[in-house]
Amino acid sequence: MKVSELARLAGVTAETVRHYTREGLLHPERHPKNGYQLFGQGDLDRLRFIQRARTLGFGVAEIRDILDHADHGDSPCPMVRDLLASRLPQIRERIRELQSLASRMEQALAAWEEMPDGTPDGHSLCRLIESFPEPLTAGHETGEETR
Amino acid sequence: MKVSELARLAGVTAETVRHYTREGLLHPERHPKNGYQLFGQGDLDRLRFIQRARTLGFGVAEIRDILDHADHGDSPCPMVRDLLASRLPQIRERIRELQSLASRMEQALAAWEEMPDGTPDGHSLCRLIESFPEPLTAGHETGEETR
DNA sequence: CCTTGACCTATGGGTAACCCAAGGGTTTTA
DNA sequence: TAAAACCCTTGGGTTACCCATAGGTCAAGG
Repeated sequence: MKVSELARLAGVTAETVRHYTREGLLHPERHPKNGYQLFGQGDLDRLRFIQRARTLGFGVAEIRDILDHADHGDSPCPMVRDLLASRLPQIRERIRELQSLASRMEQALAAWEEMPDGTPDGHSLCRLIESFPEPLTAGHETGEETR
Repeated sequence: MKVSELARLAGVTAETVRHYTREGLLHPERHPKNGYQLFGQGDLDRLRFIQRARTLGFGVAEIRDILDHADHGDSPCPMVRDLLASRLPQIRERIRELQSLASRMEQALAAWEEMPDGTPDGHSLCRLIESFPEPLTAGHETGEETR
């Protein structure tokens, strides 16, 4: 089958399939005449495996390693378990950060009620934000990323 | 003051200060002789404002808009409130996703105990991942269950 | 005066996982 | 046979920075 058909069967876009191919997760044959990528049933299984791994939080490069191991006849399971185990605490940390963010946002919205909008006067930009505790400008920062 | 001093006072890197300047959040003067960026006390306040806004989940482009409004004498507070209110549900959704991810990871690690590693045999890549429910392909159904 | 080291500048490339547009070839279908 | 539909590759965009490079500037000491 061709790119679009594989994509449709797996519920992703053709671009995603091409992306995985470029990244070495899929190894389609090439039609010798027109250069089209040709996938088989095994590739559909493989793509579904990739999808499951993605929902488990694995990155594309990690999945490539997992698949490479499997392709060489090695069980990737120990690797999978280690990756899972090392990532879980990070996920939990991220959840805590987001919960803290959400509660700060709620606080801000609640504080809104009892605060005038306050046109900026050169000293105040937005009291709503300025009234917030400083982000703790300690010595170092942690990796940031929001959304 | 110069870039590094401002950065140190706010607890960020000099690169971050330059980044905000490039993005139009800070407007330093330039030393006419050597082209160095020169910041004042107001810029430190501004940078701290930016930091607080970032911890509230605002993006750099949004903060630029907020600051631009304030610079024009308009109170950015209504904008801030709207942004906050519209983003909060997204954060909550993200938290739910991550919690779901974490529990899938825990399930996977727990299931590990009662599962052999299973060297791949051409049908199985890693039972640990394969035994997971499909990601619920959003959209239309695709003929599946190809076992 | 001159060198050293710390600091400054601008430019360009990298990150993660794709999405999208452009330009051009191929296959399918009416 | 011609249009519609699909394929290819290349390159640029997304977020909020970080880092490397090459070269200009400044303060201090010998």
